[in-house]
Amino acid sequence: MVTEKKPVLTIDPSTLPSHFEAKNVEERWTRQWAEWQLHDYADDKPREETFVIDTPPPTVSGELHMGHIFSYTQTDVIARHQRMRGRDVFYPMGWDDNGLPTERRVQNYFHVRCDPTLPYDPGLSIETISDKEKKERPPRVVSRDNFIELCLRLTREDEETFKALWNRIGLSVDWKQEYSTIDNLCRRLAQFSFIDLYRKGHVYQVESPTIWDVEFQTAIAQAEVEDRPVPGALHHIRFGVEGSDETFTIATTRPELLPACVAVTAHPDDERYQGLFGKRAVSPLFHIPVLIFPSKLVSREKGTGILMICTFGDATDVIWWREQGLPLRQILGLDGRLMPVTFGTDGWESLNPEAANNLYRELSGKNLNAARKAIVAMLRVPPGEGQEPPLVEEPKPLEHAVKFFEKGSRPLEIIPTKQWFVRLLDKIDSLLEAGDRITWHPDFMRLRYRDWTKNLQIDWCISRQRFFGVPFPVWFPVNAEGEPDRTNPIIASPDHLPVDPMTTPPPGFDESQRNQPNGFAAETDVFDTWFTSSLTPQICTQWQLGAGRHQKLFPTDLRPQSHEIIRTWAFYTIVKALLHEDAIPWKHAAISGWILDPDRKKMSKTKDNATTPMPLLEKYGADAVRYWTASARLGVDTAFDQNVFKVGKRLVTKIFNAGKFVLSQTAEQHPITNELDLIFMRMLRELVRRVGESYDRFDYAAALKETESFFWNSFTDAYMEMVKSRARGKDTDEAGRGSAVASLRRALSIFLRLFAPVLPYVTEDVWSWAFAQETGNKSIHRADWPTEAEFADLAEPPNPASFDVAVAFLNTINKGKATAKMATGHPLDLLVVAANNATADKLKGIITDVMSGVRARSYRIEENDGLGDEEFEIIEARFAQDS
RNA sequence: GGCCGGUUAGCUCAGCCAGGCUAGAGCGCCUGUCUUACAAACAGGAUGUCGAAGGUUCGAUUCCUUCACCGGCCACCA
Repeated sequence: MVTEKKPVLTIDPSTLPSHFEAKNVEERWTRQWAEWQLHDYADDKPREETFVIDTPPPTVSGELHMGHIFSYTQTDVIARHQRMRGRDVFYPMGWDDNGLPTERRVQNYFHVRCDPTLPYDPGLSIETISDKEKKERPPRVVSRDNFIELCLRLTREDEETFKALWNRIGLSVDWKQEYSTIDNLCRRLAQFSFIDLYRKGHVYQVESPTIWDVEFQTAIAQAEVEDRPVPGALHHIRFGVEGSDETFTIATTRPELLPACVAVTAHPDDERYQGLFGKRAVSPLFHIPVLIFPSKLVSREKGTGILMICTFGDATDVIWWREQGLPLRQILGLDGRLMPVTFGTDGWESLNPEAANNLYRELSGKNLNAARKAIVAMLRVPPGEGQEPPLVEEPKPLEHAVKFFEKGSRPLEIIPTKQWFVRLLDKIDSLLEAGDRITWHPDFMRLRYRDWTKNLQIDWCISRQRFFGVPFPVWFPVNAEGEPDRTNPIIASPDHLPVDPMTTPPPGFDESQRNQPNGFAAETDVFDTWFTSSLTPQICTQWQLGAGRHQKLFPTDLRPQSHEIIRTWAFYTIVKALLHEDAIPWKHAAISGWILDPDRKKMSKTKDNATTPMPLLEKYGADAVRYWTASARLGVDTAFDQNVFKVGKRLVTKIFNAGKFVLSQTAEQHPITNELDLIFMRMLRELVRRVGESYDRFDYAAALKETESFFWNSFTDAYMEMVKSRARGKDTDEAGRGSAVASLRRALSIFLRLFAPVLPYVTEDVWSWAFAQETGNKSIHRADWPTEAEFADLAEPPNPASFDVAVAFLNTINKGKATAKMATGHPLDLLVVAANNATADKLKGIITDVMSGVRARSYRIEENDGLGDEEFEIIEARFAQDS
């Protein structure tokens, strides 16, 4: 690595800036880096010297907060290190502008609604209107493509804001590799992905009970479900038995589903209910006769040990429905309201249809909460004179976990609908194995993936009943009766993507045949947004666009992401890589922790405890904020603590000032020969080795900590103090002076480079004063990452351990000065210290520098073997009268 | 219910995988010093039954077991 040296620049100190002005420096270098195209992927190196990052595309509806800054900067530190190691870094940025949040925002902002059946209007002009006008006018109805245009228009503005912030914080992304999940490439690849999976037989459509969100009126996938504790109540309801006076009491939290009751079950060994099995129960109010059967799935301890099965109260109801071939009594509509039904008709058996219909009429059209209240009121009424009401006792309040769509506010329901699925349950072993082929940082995050994968219950539901998203590239033939034949879908050709089947006819058909007998009908569903975002590695590598690029860059090297989306983004990305190419999508997954607010709650926009980054960047500077993010290891949740920003800012100032001092010393090419200089270089070489190893493990936090501590304690506080006067030519010959300056400069150059991934601005600034020209590397961020090879020209010092002795000596004298209430820098006319023979011996070769470090003009060392190693005793310290 | 991570100074965190010098850093606190890189600094000081209890060991913050508390993941949720 040591090549022919270029002339050393001597810097005129008066030309150096007096202060580090973060904002100016940041703006200047951001501009300069862009001009130099410093972060561009060059595609000029073999794969093993290329480093590909599968950057998470942030959702663009809203503001970025500290959590984003945190994780994205951690990735940038890794990217910058890789770049300095000589890798051709592929570091893209995507925008996730596809999905519900954007859809809602665009609807409100432009006051429009989407009708996907409308044809695209290329001349459509939508202007922003005032809130007042929004109230007065109905929303404008636009086609799906026009709607997408509006999404692009609005998200582009957000993206510019995001981009400015990313630049400000110093993300070294290659802006030529920008994509957004709604752009043509992404829609094309998502549709291609579907076609590929369909052809391989991994995709199927089926009408079956599916997790349904009544608020957004769409199916969702298992991965998007979350449990929330909500208050509920256990209702004890008395059922009758057909043809007898017997009764029994079931317990349920969902009395509103009573009209949808299809069976009753208890544990086969439960003695209380032995006599009931095989008989028919009669539900109260609606007098529905239903089978009573035994099932081991029932717990004897819960509730009353006997329960009603409905269409559908929970997932177990679905199991019983399937296994027992129970009837389907769907009372709940897709909008979450009770649909009209007529008891006494086919499938709606009742022993007293008239009574049932009279009661149900009151319920029809009500939402679930209202229906529950109404039913409970009905249950309180005694069925006849002298009879007990079906409600055995007042409902017992309880708090229980209920499933919600993670973006929704109303409980999920299970409703039979027609949906598209990707078959996963038969691939669990392969998926687990793929997860193990990826290196997770930290490793325990792999268990999150394993847990989720092992416990998969349902195939991946990929269809959503929404407008804004990537449409299925699918049509259905319509038969002579005008009914679409869903069993024979027409799949688009991969050569004509992206396609919108709502506005484009399938091959061989004419637009006039849409929804006509013997014509065609379009699939109206769109993909789950994860169906697209699970392709980010393929999007980056432009799969199917140019084979060369994908073949070279896929699988990628690094997927950075946070841990709460392991079961979605990470999981689905692994699914896609496995099913499409039998590959893993990335070699490493770097899982960032969360930012916690002072109450140790996750900082997030929805919780309203998020801090906006701009004021902090203004106050502390980008480097200081980056210092904070780089102080946290991967996978570790971190408290938001402004003290750490302060520390970072202090370090930035220290680097700036140290750089100023070192580069102000008169310099020329000179070998490093002095013993102390060689000792320090030996230590620095050790640091370089360890920091390099940490970075290779993506442990930038350990690297930073170690660099910082060595820089501050050993370099500025000890070494610099000792060589300061020699570097100025005091009490030394030219060889000593030259060695000091050469050593200081080499150390500075190495420290700057070790700090550069974390503190790109201050290091670039100091680098530019002299090293840029000297080394020919105009930017530190393209300079060589320091390695031990840089020290190859240096002789081995005779006494490498004597640095610690020197530091111990400095500490003793400084302590003496502090005790005497004298300034540390106050000179001593005479200093007499005692030390044991071995300790004194270690100082011999560096004694001039050591005495200079404590500003002793003359000195004497007395031998006292009663003292321990590295122990000093001050015999006499004569302070100078001048100062 | 199963699992993962955490519990170290007032605060924020290292150290623990491969056990051993009086257990560390920064912030904060106290004392002193404007010293020609730096007062956005420097020098010095005080502060801990390393969550609890057992065990292994000559020796445990570190390894093992159990427990407690905090956070999370998964499952159950009549």
